[in-house]
Amino acid sequence: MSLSIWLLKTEPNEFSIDDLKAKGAHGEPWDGIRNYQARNFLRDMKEGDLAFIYHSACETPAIVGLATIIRSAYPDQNALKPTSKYFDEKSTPDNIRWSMVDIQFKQKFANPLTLKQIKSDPALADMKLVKSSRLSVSPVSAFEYEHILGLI
DNA sequence: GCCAACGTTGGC
DNA sequence: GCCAACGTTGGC
Repeated sequence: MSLSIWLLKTEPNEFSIDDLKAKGAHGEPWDGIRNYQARNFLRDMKEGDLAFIYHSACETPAIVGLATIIRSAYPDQNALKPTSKYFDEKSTPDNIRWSMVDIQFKQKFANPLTLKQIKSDPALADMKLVKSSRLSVSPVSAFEYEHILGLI
């Protein structure tokens, strides 16, 4: 099975590509996903898969770099912690509804690919990011991956 | 299981 | 800060 490519959205005010880079080889849990479609994509991720990191809700929304999935989906324990902002009252220790993966910094692009550029490129018109900008985890096709790498 | 109300996201 | 899009909730 070949590796898959994904896109992970984050608000740089909360957690940016630079924050991920600072975590180094230890990587970072990609937690707090509380949307079923996004969760299901998380569960499809395999160790070694790659993910574009996208900065949203900021001055220049853009794909800013690449990360590697270093651990496939496991239960998001934050769902059980009442003090966590990711607490989910409907999750129990036997049935945690939400998942997370671990990712590791791979690359920061010298020239981020802005949402404006993405939207103006016919080759990227089918991207989930363009069609439904709210989905925080989405798949990227091999064609889109190669095309984006050719642009940055 | 329908659907209105409500909350959240995120570009602008 | 506005507002469109859309997911979730809950009454019936």
